Amino acid sequence: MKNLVEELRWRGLIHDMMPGTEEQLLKESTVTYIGFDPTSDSLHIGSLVPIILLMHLKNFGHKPIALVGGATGMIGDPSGKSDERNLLDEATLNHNVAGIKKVLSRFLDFNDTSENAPVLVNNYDWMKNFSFIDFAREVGKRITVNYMMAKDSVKKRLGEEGGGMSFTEFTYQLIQGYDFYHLHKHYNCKLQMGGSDQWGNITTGTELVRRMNDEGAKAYALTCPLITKADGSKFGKSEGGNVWLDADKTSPYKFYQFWLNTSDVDAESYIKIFTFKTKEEIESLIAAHREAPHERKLQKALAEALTLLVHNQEALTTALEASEILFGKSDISSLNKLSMATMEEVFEGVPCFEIEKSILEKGVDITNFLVEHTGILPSNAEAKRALKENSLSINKEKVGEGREVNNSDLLQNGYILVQRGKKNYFLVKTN
RNA sequence: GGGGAGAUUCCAGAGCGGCCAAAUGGGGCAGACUGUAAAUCUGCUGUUAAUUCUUCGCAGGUUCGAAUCCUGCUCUCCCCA
Repeated sequence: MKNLVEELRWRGLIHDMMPGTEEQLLKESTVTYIGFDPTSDSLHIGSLVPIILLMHLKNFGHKPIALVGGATGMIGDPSGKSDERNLLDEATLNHNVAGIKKVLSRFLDFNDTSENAPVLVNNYDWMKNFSFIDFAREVGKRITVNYMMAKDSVKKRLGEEGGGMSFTEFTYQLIQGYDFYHLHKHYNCKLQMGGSDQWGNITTGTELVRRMNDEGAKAYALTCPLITKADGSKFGKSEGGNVWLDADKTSPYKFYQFWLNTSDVDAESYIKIFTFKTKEEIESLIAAHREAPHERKLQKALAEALTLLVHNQEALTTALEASEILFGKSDISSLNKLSMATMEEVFEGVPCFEIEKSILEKGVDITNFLVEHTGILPSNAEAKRALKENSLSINKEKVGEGREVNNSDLLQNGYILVQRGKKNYFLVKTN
């Protein structure tokens, strides 16, 4: 077997692993699973690392299992959470599970028929008919409360002032641990991977596998570091929201922009983590970037690779075009050259507003235009503030208070392009 | 079952009868500088044309005047058993 661990190591994807994991992966094609929480009906870039891990596994000849936590999602993982979690209802959960399956299918071919074809499972399937009594007898008996309490996720919550933890959440690790046992039994799954916050849950699993099998079966754990940003802020959020792997939720343009805006420091580690480029390619990219950081070669390569991975060539082309128009040295005349079709394509995902033709014919004050007629800004106070800040542009031209908006602002294709600050674009068209 | 603490504007957290649309910090937004980076600096951050109106868990009350006092209600938390 090719050495997967070594590959993951230089990419910075290994946080911790159990002794013997590397040997196991070298010895034979190993069935490995990673779990996904159905807390939403799609996945955001926070789940990209596990997805990429599954892809690496497949590429290195191992068999990846993606587990969607229909059952565990009903309980709520306390890891990394300082508060008791709210329970999701069943309908929401089913909806979410379906959504996540759909997204995962884009990255892994679950219809593949090869020996190490990826598999998609839902732990609800084997947990739903498991009675509490049975669970308590078969699983609960194997693990002591002492063992469970020693986990960081539990200790943290018990030790905290004003915290507390419900029995439900306390049980979580056992349920997840049982998944591992189940997959071990039915798929010969020997390894679980996950984020470093999952270490405790995973080791409960390896422990269960060992204790629930007479002949002392062995199971392994490998975790990857949680993605961080150099400035300490949370990875994966862009202006106001998550960055989703779904074009409906985050347009390819925004997605591309998210990666393009990566800081220099982060870009060097992200390119290793998130792309499949070889070590040599990456090293030369990094060298080139250090040479001329302002060219942003790394960020561009990163954004390009990921837009291709998550979306497709077409989406990338549009994103590139849009970026060029919005951030290149465009002005009114270049905007005017755009056809309506290009405009619509480029601005897909940019908020779009409509305004009555007659209003523009008469002309309207900028404040009313922004607030009352289009809703670009939520209140007059906000609009006034923005105007005072000199942060608003119409068709790439800064505007101030008292400016009138009228027909002459319409571009040839019938749009008005409004900007708040450098990066926030809005389109207004007439109806 | 007993005892105690608390619910404040996006979050954390001051305020404890007028000077409170409410300190401070965080976050967010914008501006300058730049490379659509980082760091830094600056401004803004309920709403209104307005000394307008609506905000301090909910409902009442005291008062010229309440986030601040009283009564009831709801919810949260802690400790003891």
